[in-house]
Amino acid sequence: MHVTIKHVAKKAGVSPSTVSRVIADSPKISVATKKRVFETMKEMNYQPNIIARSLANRVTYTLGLILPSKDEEVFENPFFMQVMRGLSVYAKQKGYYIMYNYCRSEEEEVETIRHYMDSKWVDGIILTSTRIKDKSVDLLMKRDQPFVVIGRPEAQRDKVLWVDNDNVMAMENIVNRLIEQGHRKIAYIGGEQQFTVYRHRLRGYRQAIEQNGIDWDDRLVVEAEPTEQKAYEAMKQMLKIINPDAIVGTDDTVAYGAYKATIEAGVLGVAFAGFNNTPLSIYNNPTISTVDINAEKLGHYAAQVLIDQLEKNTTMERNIIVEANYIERESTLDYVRR
Amino acid sequence: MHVTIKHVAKKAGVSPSTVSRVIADSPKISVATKKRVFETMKEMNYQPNIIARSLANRVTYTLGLILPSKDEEVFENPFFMQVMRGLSVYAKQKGYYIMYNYCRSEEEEVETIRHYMDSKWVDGIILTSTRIKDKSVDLLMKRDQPFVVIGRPEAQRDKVLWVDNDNVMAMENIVNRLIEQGHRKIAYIGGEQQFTVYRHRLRGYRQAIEQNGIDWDDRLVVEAEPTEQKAYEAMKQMLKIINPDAIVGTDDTVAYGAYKATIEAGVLGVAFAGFNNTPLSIYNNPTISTVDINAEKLGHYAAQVLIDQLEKNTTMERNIIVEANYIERESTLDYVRR
DNA sequence: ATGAAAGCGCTAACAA
DNA sequence: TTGTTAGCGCTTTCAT
Repeated sequence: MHVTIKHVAKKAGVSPSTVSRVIADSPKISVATKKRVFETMKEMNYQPNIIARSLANRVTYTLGLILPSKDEEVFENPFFMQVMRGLSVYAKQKGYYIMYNYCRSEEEEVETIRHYMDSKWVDGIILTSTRIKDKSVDLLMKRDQPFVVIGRPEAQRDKVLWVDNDNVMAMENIVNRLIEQGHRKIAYIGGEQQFTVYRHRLRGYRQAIEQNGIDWDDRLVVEAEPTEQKAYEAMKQMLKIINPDAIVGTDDTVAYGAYKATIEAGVLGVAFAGFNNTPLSIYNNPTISTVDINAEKLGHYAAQVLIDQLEKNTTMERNIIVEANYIERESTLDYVRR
Repeated sequence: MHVTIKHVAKKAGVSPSTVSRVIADSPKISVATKKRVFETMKEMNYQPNIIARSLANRVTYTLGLILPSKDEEVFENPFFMQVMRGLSVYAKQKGYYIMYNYCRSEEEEVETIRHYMDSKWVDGIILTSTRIKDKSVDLLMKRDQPFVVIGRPEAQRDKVLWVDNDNVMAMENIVNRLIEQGHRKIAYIGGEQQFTVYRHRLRGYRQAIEQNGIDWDDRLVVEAEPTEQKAYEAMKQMLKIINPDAIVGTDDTVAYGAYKATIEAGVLGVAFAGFNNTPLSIYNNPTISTVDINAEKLGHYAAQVLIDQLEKNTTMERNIIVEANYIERESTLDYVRR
């Protein structure tokens, strides 16, 4: 039979509530009994039943992680894996568990969240991507559910917990650097602006262009689904009307896809840079300049911010900006243009 | 206040137990009351509290997923992500949840498993890799905990639930094909044999070599940590004593690492093939021939086999072999050797 | 076919 | 400092 708090109590010659207090390390228990109870717990190899504790506490020590289910994004990009590890390591250290769910659409996302909340399964929820007008965020806000966003919600930003890079600045830095290197016709290939992350990166691009007094050229800007294939096609179109001398993409695969189109078109020496420091960027020939967004840290801090809130640790910050590092490799250095 | 079974009962004019029976779809409830209760449930937007149900049932509808925490493996290789999605999709459909945990070592793995069992958090456990002498497997067996292995335990194979590829045959096929293509000095670069998967792949290599009447040559076989770097170093060593005309690696990065060493050494025209159909294999130049092990299916079936056992659905099989497909690309076709 | 009541294992308010 | 007792929300005998 499974050993419960009652068995321990009986054997230690105390009441169940005393045992419970010992577990909670209540300060009102004498050191003597504490010691005795602990010993019997060891002897009997007692482990608290988390489910029972959760029911009594109305707390589960479990966080729900919402993952998007786009093949390319999730599989080719280590981003999510890194985030998951960051979350896991911190959560474990704090005694929390993480459940994950893939959601194919915004509807499924909302449904999953609703289910988590109604069934009282999780104490808090982690969102790994966010749109400008995000139904999940709205729902969570309305129901007053603790949650954290990896990325940055556009609306009610001050009321929401979030952890993000400074994507505006990250992109601005790349473009500034490219300009410094002599480029003037820099193509931007990015995801759709409904996603905050892409909106920010485009903003960074725009700011760099403007700050450097370069004329804005719509023909150099493409917003599409951020996959290699789409980027490739987009660049093919672009080349019919204008030849860029550099490319920035919101992911390594995107940058590379676009670059491939320039090669095929015989437009040589185009510099290109991406985001996410994917394996592609290391293994590709030329190696790809890219921004490491420190996904594992994003996960780590997301867990931290959320757990702090759950435990009413109000001293902690509600938002964290994780640094992003631009890694220059061959694709923007001389190698590629000789 | 949160709506419970009691509220529904009162509003529907029945007892809590009746509501409970309606939820469980008990056959001894009249159709009329069933309908009425269902309606009130909708009206009140009632959702069962999973924790309470779990406590009463002594069942959590949750599976624990154990992940290794080696950087290279977990991040550069979409294997785990794909497995996770396969698991998630099937589990969700069956009403199960999945918790995941990264474990840095076999000890941490054992500790995590023990914790899951003792605290009664999960109904079943999923292992994503397995050694020849696996402490986790031993523990789970001893405690009679339901679990499934992705991969194949060496010991007590008939008593354990597992889902795996036929790694012997997969490797045998590659090597046979390379031999058919005229290669005779085929280097094998693989992980250590303490992991079942690598033991099997080496066996497949050996069988193909022997079947084709090729003399066994120890100098062509390397077992090391399966990373690009180690493979690169290993090949550098090998080239001092023998030049292979083809390379098989137990992962794309491994095959590529070894190949890189041949290029640097000026040994040209070496064919190479890997495993896992990673992004690297598609983006690399040349593209890499590789085995797609259908990781998402592995996950899917693992969940299925485990849940079947949990629900005592004894009609289902206890082990499943998922097909592995060899994808020939440039690295073993003429392109690379011209 | 339905209800009353006990219990899953733990916590916490109230007493002592 | 410790014990008693009444829940947490749901399931499940045992009656009726």
